[in-house]
Amino acid sequence: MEKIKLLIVDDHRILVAGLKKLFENSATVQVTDVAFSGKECRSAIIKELPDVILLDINLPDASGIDLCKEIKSQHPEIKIVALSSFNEYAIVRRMLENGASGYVVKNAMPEEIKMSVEMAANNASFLCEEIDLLMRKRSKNPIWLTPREKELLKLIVDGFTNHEIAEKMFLGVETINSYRKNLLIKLGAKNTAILVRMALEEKLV
Amino acid sequence: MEKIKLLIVDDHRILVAGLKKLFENSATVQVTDVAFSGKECRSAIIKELPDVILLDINLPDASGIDLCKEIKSQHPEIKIVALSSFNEYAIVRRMLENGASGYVVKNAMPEEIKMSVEMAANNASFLCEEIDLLMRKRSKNPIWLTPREKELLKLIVDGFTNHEIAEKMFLGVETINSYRKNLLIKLGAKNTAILVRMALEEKLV
DNA sequence: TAAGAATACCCCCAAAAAGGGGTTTTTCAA
DNA sequence: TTGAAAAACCCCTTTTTGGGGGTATTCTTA
Repeated sequence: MEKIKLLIVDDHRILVAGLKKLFENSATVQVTDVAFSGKECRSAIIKELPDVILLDINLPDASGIDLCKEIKSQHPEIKIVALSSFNEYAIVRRMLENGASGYVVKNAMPEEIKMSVEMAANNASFLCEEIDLLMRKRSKNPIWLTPREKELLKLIVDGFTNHEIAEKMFLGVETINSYRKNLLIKLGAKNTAILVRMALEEKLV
Repeated sequence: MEKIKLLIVDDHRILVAGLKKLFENSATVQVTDVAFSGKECRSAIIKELPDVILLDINLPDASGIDLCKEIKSQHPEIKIVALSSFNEYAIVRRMLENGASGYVVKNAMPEEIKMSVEMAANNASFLCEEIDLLMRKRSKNPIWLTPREKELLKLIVDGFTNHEIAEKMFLGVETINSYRKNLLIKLGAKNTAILVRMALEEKLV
């Protein structure tokens, strides 16, 4: 049986070196090429069609999420394992929606990374422990907002300021302030932009 | 032939009075009821099923956009004409998506309002001139962002602050600031929340 | 070659949001 | 009936954003 042809795509040279080392003596996987950017990744695919790609999500010249979609649409037979330092639900979900076979955080155990590549090559999907946990937790505990919080979120998404919202809801501005800060914590959002994105993407409104 | 049964829903009493007056001597339309809130609107529908509803988008207790969807799902046979002071593309689009038959701005010509009700009753759709123009313009000139602006918008949607974006793009914070303000003007967005919503809804990123 | 975009930069300042602490009242279910 | 959760409110501070002005290159295209 032939070895799995693996293409590594990541702009962190050190990490790439570590990954190459990891597969150096592998009986099943062979690193055929590495790429440090989206552009290089595309060339590498043309040069030699890999079975699996370990794809970083944060490339200097492209979003891994988009790149994944692009690759899968052109070469559905290539399996993609996302490699990322983020453990954000929305990002994982979008990667999987775009056809990724696996998702591994960069500080995962080496065994997990090996495993993910082999599972992907065998048409299985794999999430590293941390991500697996995250996804399970989320699917068991879908975000639950109180009616008042939903109301507020909707108005935020509609672009109203705290002041305007306070008027609309017949509440004090300070109250809106508290609710808003609470929403950020509850949804794990850093700011309004993420809040709006989550509200729309997860149809909370 | 029976007259078209019209329900007027708007919290501005004066405007409602004006609308009632407008249809007073109409041979084809009869105002069967008026409502000043979403709640009253629901009751009015139950009391007497109208053929057409002239529905204000900004009600004190409900969003006209949601109310429209709600009414259409419960009574698909009722035609809804949106009445609004906004001439925002996104709002119009969402109203139409939610089943509205027409969209008239409040300062439209009386003839246009009459027309919209009659057209709606006859299963046709109607947009007042101003809105019609807006929609045509938009469909001919889809929003065009420069590569740099797209890049920035993407990072805003990803929740980065100006400071973080400046670092990522190797630019000064003031530059990002200018770009950002430009984006708001270009897209006609009031703030980050609307910006993010437009970016996602219109797939600008 | 001159006008027009696009790109990148700068200032001041006000408004809004975010981060951190709280308190009180109401509501609802165990 | 007593807690816990939800709802409403308050203060202080810093950071971020938005609103208003600009300027200087480069690049493109009429």
